[in-house]
Amino acid sequence: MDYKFSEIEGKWQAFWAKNGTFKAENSSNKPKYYVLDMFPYPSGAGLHVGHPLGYIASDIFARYKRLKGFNVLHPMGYDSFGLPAEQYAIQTGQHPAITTTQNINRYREQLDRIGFSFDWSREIKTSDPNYYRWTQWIFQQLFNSWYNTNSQKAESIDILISIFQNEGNHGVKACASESDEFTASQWNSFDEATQQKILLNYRIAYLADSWVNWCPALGTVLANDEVKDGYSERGGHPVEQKLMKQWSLRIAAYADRLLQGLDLVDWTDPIKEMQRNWIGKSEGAAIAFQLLGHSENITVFSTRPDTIFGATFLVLAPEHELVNSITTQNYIEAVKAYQQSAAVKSERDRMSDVKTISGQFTGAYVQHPFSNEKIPVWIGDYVLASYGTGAVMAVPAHDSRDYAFAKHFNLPIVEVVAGGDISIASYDAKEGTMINSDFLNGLNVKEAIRKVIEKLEAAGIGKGKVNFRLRDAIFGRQRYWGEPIPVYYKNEIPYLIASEDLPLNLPEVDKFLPTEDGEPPLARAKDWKYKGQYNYETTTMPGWAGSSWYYLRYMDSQNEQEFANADSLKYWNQVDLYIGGSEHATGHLLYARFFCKFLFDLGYLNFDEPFKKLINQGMIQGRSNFVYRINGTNQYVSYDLKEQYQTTALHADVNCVENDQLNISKFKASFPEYANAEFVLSAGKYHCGFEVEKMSKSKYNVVNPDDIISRYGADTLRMYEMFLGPLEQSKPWNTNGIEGVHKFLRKFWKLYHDEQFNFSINEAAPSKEAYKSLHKLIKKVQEDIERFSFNTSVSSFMICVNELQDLKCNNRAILKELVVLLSPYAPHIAEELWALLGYENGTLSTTAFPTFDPSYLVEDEFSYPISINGKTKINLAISLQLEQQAVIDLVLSSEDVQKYLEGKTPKKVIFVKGKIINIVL
RNA sequence: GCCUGGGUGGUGGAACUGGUAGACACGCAGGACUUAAAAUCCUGUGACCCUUAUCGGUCGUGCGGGUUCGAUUCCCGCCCCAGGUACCA
Repeated sequence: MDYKFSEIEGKWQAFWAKNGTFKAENSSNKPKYYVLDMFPYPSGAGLHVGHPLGYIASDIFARYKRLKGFNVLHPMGYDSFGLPAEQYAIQTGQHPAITTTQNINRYREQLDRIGFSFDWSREIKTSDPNYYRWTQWIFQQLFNSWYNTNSQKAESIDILISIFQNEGNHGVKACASESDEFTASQWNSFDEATQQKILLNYRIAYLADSWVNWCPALGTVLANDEVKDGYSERGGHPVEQKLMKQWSLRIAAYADRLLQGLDLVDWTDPIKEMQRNWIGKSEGAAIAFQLLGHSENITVFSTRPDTIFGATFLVLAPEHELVNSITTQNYIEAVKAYQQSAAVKSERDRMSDVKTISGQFTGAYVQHPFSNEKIPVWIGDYVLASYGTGAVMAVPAHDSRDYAFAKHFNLPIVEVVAGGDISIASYDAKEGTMINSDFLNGLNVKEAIRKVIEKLEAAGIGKGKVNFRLRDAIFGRQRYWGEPIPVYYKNEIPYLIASEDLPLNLPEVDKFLPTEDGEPPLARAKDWKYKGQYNYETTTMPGWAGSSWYYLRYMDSQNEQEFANADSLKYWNQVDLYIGGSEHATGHLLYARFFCKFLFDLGYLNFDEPFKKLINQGMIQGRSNFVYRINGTNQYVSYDLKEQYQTTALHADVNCVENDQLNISKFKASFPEYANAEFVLSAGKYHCGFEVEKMSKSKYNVVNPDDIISRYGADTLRMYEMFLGPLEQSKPWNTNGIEGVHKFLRKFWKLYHDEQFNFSINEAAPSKEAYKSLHKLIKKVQEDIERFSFNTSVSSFMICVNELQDLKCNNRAILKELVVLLSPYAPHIAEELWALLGYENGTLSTTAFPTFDPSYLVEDEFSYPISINGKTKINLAISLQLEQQAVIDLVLSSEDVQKYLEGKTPKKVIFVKGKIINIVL
């Protein structure tokens, strides 16, 4: 029979499903191994060719580990809450649960066609109430906990309450919001509401004011993703920054542990580095500057307290809480105007734009704590409210941003660390001798930092402080399609619903839009009240809530009593190998580590790092196309003419575009809001712009794997995706070269067949060459899999098959092992040949991986490249038995080499055995 | 802007620890088989120069420097691209 991949693949996929071949047991004599993929968000566009890249790699690894004798847990599920489904619901009125189910079914079909060895009995969906009741349960634990900085862990809020009852909060060391001090008797005399308000300052899940992208026209908060250049992507309305009370999680309490934990996990350095930088630990001092004419002072955080005598002005974030109260009469209007201009900028814009320097004097002054000089207070949008204290002491001589600000506004620059030339630029290095600095003069930077902190602490106006860039995580979203937060309000105080009332199901609503007064969609739910009388919280959890602990649920996914049974948690323990995109480096991976540490603190887990080893697959990038909307209109201008207008670039679906030319009727049909679009064409055509960026539904550049499977089969797709290049490298999708991989599988098939495609295998002993070829491959494939270099394995398979073909080898002893070697990569063809070879169906998955025998590879000669001055000239085959001097003598006396020597005597001869000989003239 | 990664033939990539740059494929060109096509197989294929051809030479891993007998690999300074930048997932 010819290689009929579609028959073979369907047959074995059905076999695996029917026989539960890959079902993992929660106990076994074999050692355990947990291989996890980052589960997908089931988008409406279906699985795209980028998703399987990591899944194929992890599947190869999982299958390899089974062959190596492990009990492998390899599950899959869906991260099924999220914005796209909600946006689709807003556009069509279709309930997101319906579209999500459709999408999941489609994903499942697509995944099944690729032949993964998932244990589907453990499948989870984060939007399933049976799953999210436990996400809600975890939220309740967060609400019921506080972070004790003495014990460095989360503890029950009941412990805190009893401390308050007995001692007040004087001795409590906690990661908490600001709280006034109170005694035990005061606490006991507080009414319920006061007590609850105080506790909210300590809870790990707490309410706080946070800045959000507010779009007045849409009456809703927008994701950064939905804001383009200060306008909403939907509709093009202006967006501003607004404070809003929202649920937050005190992840910052874990900053130090999240940092330290990185030393204990086997992740790549770049990912660890990104997390370290994200957490951003910095040591310095908090310094209070007394406001002149006010009772308050302004606290700044500085990593360079040594430069305090160079502080010539303070800069506050425009939204700093003191700005309005300290601004003097003359400056009120200017400050207001500046605040408004800052409010329309996103934080990212403010950070990236270093060229435009802007700011405004407030009219207020503070007193320098040591020199007593009058220092002006400015506001400037390069200072962010969310970092440190939202205020900096500006030391223009030794900080480049302060320097630029001072130059621009003509503020004094005082050099306090010798070593630079401040007439040209600031001198930011932490090296040099202090000058112009009173009691710090003559000290070096390090000594000065120590000394100034000592003085500040003695004077009670400052203290040494460790600051983290990591901020608490906002946990509320003004959205419908997310986990309801299991909280109700009584007298405006939040309370948890009883845990026996979980799950708190998402209520039905008439529309998936905010209410007319800008309340989140859940506020539309009719008669939705706890115990029939209390209002529920109407925000929902963010997309990352469910994904922060899903790896635990797989261990015991059907459990209705607990999020997972303790024995299962103990047995499967950490994820041994986690594969996913590096775009999750600081989001998902940090949140999941946070949840893990929290559950560990509460005693539910006996490990506090979720993912032992992490491999980041690169992205299969998409090639996106763009249309250019003229701002404030529904008109779109061709790429080549866009400079003549003020435009916003919007993604056009690549399925509406061919050769970068827009198919206008397809485009109009792609979205209701494009139905009446008008176009400014160039020579009758609409040219789209393009960019290589990640493949995602939101970028409308998705390519599906289905047609590739129909044409070439899943085994070809699997091998081709691996063949594309190193797993961790990003690359744009293209199908050049898929033919070669497919041809390889056909050749592989032919090794087991005669010219007429009859299965034909030879029982005789193989040749030495055939053994050599096989064992070269065994060594290579094993090494490659262990270091996740799957692309090089594919090449090695090709080389081996080419060699065996040349040798006309069809010996069972070789070909049996070859099937096993290939099976993790191309499991369907391998199963079929395994069956043809006469072995029992399904046993391939758990047979033993071939053992490498080095004796087949021993060489007695090596063809040495001979270099003259580092440039390779010729090759000489020389016995590997010979030692350095004998080889050199042989080489120098060789006629071919003599030609290059031109009678000269070499200055030096470099000899590296088995590698190279270099003659230096 | 900041953090992280990447840049090698026409294309995807290989070179694992500083040791023959371009393995393995795709594409292209030529050939075999075929009435023809598909499929399959064979040969060639980094650029430039010399040569009738061989033989041979020079250059070449984003750009500019450096270390080294030897650099795609290490160091310094740039350029470009991608991911993240706290409400996309």
